[in-house]
Amino acid sequence: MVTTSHHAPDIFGAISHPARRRMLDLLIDTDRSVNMIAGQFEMSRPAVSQHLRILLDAGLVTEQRHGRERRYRLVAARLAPVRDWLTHYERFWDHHLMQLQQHLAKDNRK
Amino acid sequence: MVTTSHHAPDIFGAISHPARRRMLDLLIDTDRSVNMIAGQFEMSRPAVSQHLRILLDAGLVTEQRHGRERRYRLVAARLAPVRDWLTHYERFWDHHLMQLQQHLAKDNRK
DNA sequence: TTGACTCGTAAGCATTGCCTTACGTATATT
DNA sequence: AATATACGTAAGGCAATGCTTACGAGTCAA
Repeated sequence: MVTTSHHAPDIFGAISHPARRRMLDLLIDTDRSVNMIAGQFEMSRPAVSQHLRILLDAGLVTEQRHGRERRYRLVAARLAPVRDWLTHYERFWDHHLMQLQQHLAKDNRK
Repeated sequence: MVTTSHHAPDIFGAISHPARRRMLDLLIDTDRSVNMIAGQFEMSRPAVSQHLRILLDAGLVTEQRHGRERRYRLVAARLAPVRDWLTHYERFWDHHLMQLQQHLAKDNRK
């Protein structure tokens, strides 16, 4: 079973805490159980659970139950609002993405 | 005189509040005084000042005094930590872009 | 110099955030 | 059936956040 949340998806709030960003980072490679994640942090396991709940509410992770474990999986697409917001600022510093944009625009013209 | 802050630069925390993101957005075009910014928000002017202070502490804006005004200027380069963090997730974007490209390619074939 | 304007800061207050420990529930193991 | 494991949730403490109103300092204009 896969559970997603129906709460207010405050993406920016969710990634504002360093621990939660690290948790997302951990999930880049692979799904992980709560204990696997909690092992990387100083805080108590319930605290980790609460952080994961916030990530779940933001839709940044999904939860799937395997026996008595719950494995969390990254939903990177949910970071799109952050990326999209940043694109407003691209022209100030970015040559990379400008080049990419031009590249894609050129591709579309083909 | 240009003032920058010497406090802990919590970029992610600074952009976690919608009002502060909107303030940054307003500064994309041009520098603005506090009143110009406050005019765009429901909250009191001191509240706006406090938000600007947080942006200043994060280094996301600078402040320069012109007569009795203080004009705030965007420092977009300070968003680099956000952009850099997002790059860890780039390969997921690429995957999406590839899907998009495939989707578009399919449309073109129709 | 008097008064208006721009703005930051202080103080107070309600709400939220983040942590802890204690406990409950579901699943697996013996 | 009894116990261990994995995990969420409740409750509570305490700091941080986010707002308000009141006030004060600096600047401009009459």
